[in-house]
Amino acid sequence: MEPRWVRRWADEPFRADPASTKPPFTIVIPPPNVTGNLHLGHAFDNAIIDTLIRFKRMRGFEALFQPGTDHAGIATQVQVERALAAEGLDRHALGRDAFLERVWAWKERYGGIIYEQLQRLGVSADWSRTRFTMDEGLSRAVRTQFVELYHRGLVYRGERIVQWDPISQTTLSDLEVDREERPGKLYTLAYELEGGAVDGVDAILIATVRPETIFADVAVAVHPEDPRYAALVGRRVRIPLTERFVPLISDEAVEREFGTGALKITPAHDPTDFEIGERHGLARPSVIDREARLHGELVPAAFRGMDRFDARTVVVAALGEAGALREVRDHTVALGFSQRTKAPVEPLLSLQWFYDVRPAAQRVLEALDAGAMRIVPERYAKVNRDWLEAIRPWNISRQLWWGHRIPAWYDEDGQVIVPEPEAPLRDPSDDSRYAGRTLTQDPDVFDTWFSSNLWPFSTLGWPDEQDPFFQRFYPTDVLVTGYDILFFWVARMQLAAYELTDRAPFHTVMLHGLVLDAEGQKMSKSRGNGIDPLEVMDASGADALRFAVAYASTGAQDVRWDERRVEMGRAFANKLWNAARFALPYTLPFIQSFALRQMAVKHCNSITKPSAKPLHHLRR
RNA sequence: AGGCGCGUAGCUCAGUGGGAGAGCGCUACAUUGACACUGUAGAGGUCGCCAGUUCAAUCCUGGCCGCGCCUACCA
Repeated sequence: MEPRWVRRWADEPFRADPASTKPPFTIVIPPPNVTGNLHLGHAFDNAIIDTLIRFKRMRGFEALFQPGTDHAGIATQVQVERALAAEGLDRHALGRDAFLERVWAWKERYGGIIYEQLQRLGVSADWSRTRFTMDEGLSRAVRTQFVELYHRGLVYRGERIVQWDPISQTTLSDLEVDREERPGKLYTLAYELEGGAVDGVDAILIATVRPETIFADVAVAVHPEDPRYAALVGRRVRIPLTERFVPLISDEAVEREFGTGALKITPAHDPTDFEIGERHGLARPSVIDREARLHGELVPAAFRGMDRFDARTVVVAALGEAGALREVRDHTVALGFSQRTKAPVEPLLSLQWFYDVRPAAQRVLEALDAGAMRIVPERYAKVNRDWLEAIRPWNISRQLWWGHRIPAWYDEDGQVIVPEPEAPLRDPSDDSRYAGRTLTQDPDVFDTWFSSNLWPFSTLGWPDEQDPFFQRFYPTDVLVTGYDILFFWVARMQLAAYELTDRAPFHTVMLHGLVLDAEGQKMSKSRGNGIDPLEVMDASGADALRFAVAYASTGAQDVRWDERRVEMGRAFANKLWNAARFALPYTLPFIQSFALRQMAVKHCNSITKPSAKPLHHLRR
């Protein structure tokens, strides 16, 4: 029964017509990862979206359910690299072009599967309009975004502390780093004062959780109003295990109550230290390399080349022998882990591309104040707002190969050249103005979310604002997704939409909860506790699954998976089926007579009206 | 450190300032024709705990206990 309709809706999709005189109603799919499989989260998104879309379509709207997939830069690349590793290869052995061929082949092989799986769900998307974030058109959108923002001065290249994943060998955005509290140690170290004791004090005691970074210290900082150290500010202290002296400075950022009230300043390996260093014009030497090993002239030869965690043990022992280790205490530290590889991230100083989203955030906040977007459930409006208020520049460059190559070139002198806003697609290497200069394109690619943030309008033709679909179906209406990607995706679409289209990308954001397993644990591949929606559908039918997720989605509450809800849906569908089968012989006259049919429809409408009204209001 | 959510029948969950609900499970009865069985009836709950507001609290306020999640540059 279902396969017949699945095939029909795939072969003859519900096409949306931009020339229609009906009012438009648009929802864009949260694009699944191109190499992914259908999981229950998708079933959630799509069942809810399709319900809204079909409802609106039946109410006389020109309804567009815009489907598509995401290239999912780091996720996909990590997957392909794992497959390569199984063959005893790595991407560097293959080279960039060959590696990308492999990824595209992977994409071709697995990329279509997700569409078939979504079609199995029976959703009425316009399958004639599928889009992929690496399509030519969408790549053009990404490139236009970058060029535009660069010339507005919002996107820039600079040396900052970034989150480095030593396994995937790339930087990450703050959002791609998961914080976890881990037991650690707080070490108290003695930094001897240069030139002997002052008032009987011969050393400054500092507290640190990362003693292996002392070789990159450039200062010791205390709070300006801390009486304990007031007399010593300006003096120099010796970094233990070295003959290097650094100044004692004062800075408001230092917490007097924490530890000893004195902080070692390592600008190249800590964001706070970086800022303090910047305020005081300090150098920022680095002693940890991209493999997360100690390196460089500043590191005593004995420790050079050691892994950061091994080095800690050894350095602590050496500090003890040198008499510089005064105290070791248990201390919980909030460590950052790469979301993808689970590796502890290393804060490193690095030259990267950043996008200053603060001006756009201001505009979104004003729009939220003005009621331009409704967040359902409402409590997430505050979460949305808080994040925008505290937003910081976004690191958008990734040292990956799979993704949109950054359209920036450098000449021999390191001069940055970005295409002109009038011709964002023209490579400077093809531009006669730069003839005679050797230009090299930036090897990096953009963060995946620097393309999916354009999704509500890039899928509709932007940057071609004359595209009939953009004209007709943008802004979209409702955005349906899980609350877990409110920041990653929803907020970034808000930012991009205001920055590039001067409008809210949708008027309503509807968030649903996450699907947990029967024990209340989050479903994940690593736990192996996932439920395969395809198996559910094979056993009980797509309607049963859709009923189950629709029935369970109340107020963005997490949903503990319960097979009984599917059984409920199956029983319900069965009853409808039986009732229809039973009623058919008796109702044939109604079906065949227009007047009687009208009467029946009228009755049905009066029954469904109360429940239809709130749904209807989704159109403002 | 801040913020948010949850705690209601054996299980999974809705819900509301005034009568405590659904599905499944359980019990009893009925049922060969629309049946992936279904229908009818029933048992089952100090609505986490304490205090307050109110004529009235499962719901509002405060506190406590338990569970979960999200943010965060106190080394």
